[in-house]
Amino acid sequence: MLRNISSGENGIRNPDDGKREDQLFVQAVARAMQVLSAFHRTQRPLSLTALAEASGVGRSAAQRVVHTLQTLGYIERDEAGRGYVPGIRLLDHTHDYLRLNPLIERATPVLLDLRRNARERVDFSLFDDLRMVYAVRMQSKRETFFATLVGHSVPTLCTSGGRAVMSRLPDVEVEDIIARSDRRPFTDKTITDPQEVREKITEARQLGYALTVEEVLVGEVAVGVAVLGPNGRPLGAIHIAGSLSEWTPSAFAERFAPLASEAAHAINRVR
Amino acid sequence: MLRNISSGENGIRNPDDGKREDQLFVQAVARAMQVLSAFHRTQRPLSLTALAEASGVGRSAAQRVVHTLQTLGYIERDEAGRGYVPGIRLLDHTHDYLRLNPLIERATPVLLDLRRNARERVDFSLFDDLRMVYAVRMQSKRETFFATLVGHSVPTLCTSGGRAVMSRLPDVEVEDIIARSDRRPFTDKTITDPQEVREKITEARQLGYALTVEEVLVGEVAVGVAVLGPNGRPLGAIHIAGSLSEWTPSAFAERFAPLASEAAHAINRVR
DNA sequence: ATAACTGTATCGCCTGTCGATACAAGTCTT
DNA sequence: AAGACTTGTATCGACAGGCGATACAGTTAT
Repeated sequence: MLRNISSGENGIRNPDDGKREDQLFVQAVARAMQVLSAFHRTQRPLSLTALAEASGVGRSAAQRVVHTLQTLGYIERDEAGRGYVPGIRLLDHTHDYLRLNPLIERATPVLLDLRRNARERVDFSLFDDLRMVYAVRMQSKRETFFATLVGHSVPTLCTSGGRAVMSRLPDVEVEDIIARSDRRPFTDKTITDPQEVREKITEARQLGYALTVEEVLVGEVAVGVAVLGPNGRPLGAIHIAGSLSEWTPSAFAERFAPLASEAAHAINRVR
Repeated sequence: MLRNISSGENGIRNPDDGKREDQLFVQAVARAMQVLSAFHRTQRPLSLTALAEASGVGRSAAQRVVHTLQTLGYIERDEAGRGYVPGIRLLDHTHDYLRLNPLIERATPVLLDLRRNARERVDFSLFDDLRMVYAVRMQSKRETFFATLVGHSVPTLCTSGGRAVMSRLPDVEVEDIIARSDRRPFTDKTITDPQEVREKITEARQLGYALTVEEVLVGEVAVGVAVLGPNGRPLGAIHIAGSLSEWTPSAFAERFAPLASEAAHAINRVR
């Protein structure tokens, strides 16, 4: 059975989990963000009460928080007035995040060039433990809607970018990621078996890039190359993704892996 | 003198202003977001104390808030360990915002087609009172870094998208926006004089699109068309922007205004 | 009609925040 | 190498303010 990656159920452990080991550490701020995070698991506007129980917070608390967040612009009423949705004010912080991330600053022009040369979908994602978060997206062709949004995240375990990142991590960390990752497959091609993943990573270490075929989306082939920080630690990855209707996996890799590697190298901070 | 639009000082009233008329309404949540908002006005990582005074909050409070936000992933230490920067967790909320905004869902595929046809920079921005916030950006050519980020905002008053939006608003609202807008010019071509702005809006009403020439960036020409909600109220705008080194303003408008209008029409909810 | 929702309002108890203050560790001067 | 700055961290008590409980008004569904 295929998992729907457009839904909140994308197999990535929810970012909220495990953050609050001790229930005693619950504060107002945490509560508020908890409420905002309730939207992660929905496809539609949420009512106040829905918001409350989705975030595991009492009605009264939710009411207070929602009211505050609303006046601040972090939550808005739905267009149709049927419920609440995240507010536009959130995009201000998005902008701050992107602006202040030196990696993204350096990556953007490189990615533009890359996309022009590659003429396929080019993405840049950031390594965040078990998931890779899309920070810059540049698509050439028509794509599904959800695939095109900044902030979308996919598991490190079974994506080209994630594998590329893991290929640059020491074994202990790789094992740690494998152990903690959700193993539910997206497609019947998704590789989640620990031993198979290890082999793919070894392969990526030899090649300098990772190749995935239909592991997340049926019909999709992708190459990923890690982008490194000053200390050699992988911070993110460049992906190029194409369609199996146009490419064989090996032809795709042969054509695009060098381009992606070159681009990644241009971003890497050498020092 | 030109204003630097890449900085936080882009002439838009800060979103924080006026939200908290009464100082008594200060709560923990508001305080936290206030601290996060301190990044709006900086170009570099902030130290704890800098964060405190930039957000007008006591050291102790900032300490508490930063600690909380950090454990939640909304604030991170800088790569170099020199200070704090916004955290990747913010992108989760970005994703939620974009996902749950029906306008963006409908706009994305249209914009992709539009960019392929236009071969110029295509943007979609949302109307948020005095400012237009870029929500989807699709550039064809190399651009400056800051111009390419989601969440970037520009004044409604002097941008093609903003003018297009205002041309669909009743006069009272237009006057209100003009009155409250910051009038500092970006370039020496920026039109901020109320009477001139009114004329430009009248023009936009007749043409069905707004044309701006070098009002924000020197050498840039842009057409904007409003996108309307079910009740006919403008919710955002499509922009196409090009370079004066390649186009005369009239040629640019003649070529792209129809494309932009067509795209906007495809997005408009008719009902 | 009734029922099941919405969002809103009020009102104490007690929790969790904030100010003050002190300290440890690191960085730039001298 | 010692001083004069930073930086982040820790503790603690007073009191603002968040939260639970509860009630109510306005919509939509049955």
